Amino acid sequence: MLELRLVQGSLLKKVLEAIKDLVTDANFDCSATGFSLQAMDSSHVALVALLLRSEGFEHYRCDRNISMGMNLNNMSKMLKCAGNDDIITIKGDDGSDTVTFMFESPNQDKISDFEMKLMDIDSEHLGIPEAEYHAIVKMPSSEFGRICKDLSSIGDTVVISVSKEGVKFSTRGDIGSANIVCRQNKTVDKPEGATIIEMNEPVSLTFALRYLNSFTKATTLSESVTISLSSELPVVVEYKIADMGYIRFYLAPKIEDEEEDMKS
Amino acid sequence: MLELRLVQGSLLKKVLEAIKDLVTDANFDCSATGFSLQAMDSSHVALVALLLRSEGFEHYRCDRNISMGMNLNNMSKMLKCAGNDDIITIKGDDGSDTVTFMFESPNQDKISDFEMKLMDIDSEHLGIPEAEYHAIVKMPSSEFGRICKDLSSIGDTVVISVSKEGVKFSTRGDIGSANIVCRQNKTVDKPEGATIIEMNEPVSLTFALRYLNSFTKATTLSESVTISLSSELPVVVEYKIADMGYIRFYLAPKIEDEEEDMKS
DNA sequence: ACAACAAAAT
DNA sequence: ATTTTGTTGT
Repeated sequence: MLELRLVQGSLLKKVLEAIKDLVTDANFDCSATGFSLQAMDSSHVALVALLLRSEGFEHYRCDRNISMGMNLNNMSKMLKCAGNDDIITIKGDDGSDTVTFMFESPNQDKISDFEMKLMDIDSEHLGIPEAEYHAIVKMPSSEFGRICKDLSSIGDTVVISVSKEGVKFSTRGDIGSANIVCRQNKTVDKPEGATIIEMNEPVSLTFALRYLNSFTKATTLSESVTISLSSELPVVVEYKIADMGYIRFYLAPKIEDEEEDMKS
Repeated sequence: MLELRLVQGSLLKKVLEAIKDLVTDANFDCSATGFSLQAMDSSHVALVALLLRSEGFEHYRCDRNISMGMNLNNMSKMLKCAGNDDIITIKGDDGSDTVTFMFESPNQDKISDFEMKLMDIDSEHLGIPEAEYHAIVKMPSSEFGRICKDLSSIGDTVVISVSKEGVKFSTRGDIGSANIVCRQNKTVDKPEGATIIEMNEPVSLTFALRYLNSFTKATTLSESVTISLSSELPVVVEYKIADMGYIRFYLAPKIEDEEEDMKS
């Protein structure tokens, strides 16, 4: 028996908008801790980890750990039928091969329930090691989104370099090249608008912009994004979900060999 | 000689937007009563009935009853050339095979006239019998539109059931099933936002969502919609046009045979 | 002002 | 069927 009542239903709608383009099918894992998901993207290059802690739900009942395989496109279709101000309740019965999404309009005049078939999904639940990062950049999520979008009109990959100067995003393509430098800036009025760089060691890594642009679909979930970088390690792009948890995206850096360096 | 001057020209523009996807050609009938139209959709499944009463026009001259066959797509193209605040005058001469639409901008700075060829259309003018309905639901037109749109992302048909509880819209498709229940609700501030259910007898009928979604193109014409249901009778979906008349859409229910019932 | 959605044109 | 344009909501 599973019953998770989320007052701010728009959060779940946004979460699905953020990941459904990256991952087609995934297992949602439900435990006393919360409602979580971990999945590779279809080309097995990027990894998404979602956590919605039980404390963030108005009502959270999960009698036993359960893993529910869902087609995220279909789930997203159903959640699109919820109003942005609706309360969403996720319901599951033990042994059932369906999940029910219930939507309640704010004034309780309209109650909808959508039943979706579950699917069996082989999930290789990867343990993600906690790592020390050479540099952690926190910046407005909208700014990061804009940079990824802008650079992808010039090139396919971005070099993210963190130094004392700030964080630099560089790309190069047929029509030219571009560098965007963001300096640390704590002096903004609201803390969410700040750009904060914690650097233990300079780091410079190359990533495919295609994936970063997918990650920025989560921009609506949080005003700020945290980018954690270490050489040889996947970058972590994290969007905090207010009072509930996070979405984290992991992406391995491209290893540029000498030849490619020389071409560029 | 025909001369109909409509101050709120946007009404006519909206009317055409509402019906031109359903009906390609139709006869507009003009009499002392008003300007009206009755036509089947191209697949002869749905019926549209429009009435704009003569009293709603600023000036209404119609010397003798006349029926003018128009291609609604072409008529719509011409009306798109009228500004939303323009005054529209429809002019016809006896024996002429054209109709003229005249548009006057609010400040009289711009006067346009568009002449359109008429066409001969066989019209089987059906008598629509007045019927007693088992249930009449009045609800915000936007909400009805949203429900039809949402459900059509799940299934092709909707079962509309009225009971004391309220009105329920249900569908079923490959990815799952859905039920949306709207309760009666007279306690909203503005009367147009209310959901009012008059029920003599419970009723449950199945309709093709495709047509209902066409009907909801009329949502812009009225804040509320009235849905009249009786078993075995076509549903009537009516949008009142302020001070002038209405658009009514008729759609026969699907008769679910045993076989289909068993499949679902 | 931007992005998502729906309508129209090719 | 696909691309472009206009409209709506955030």
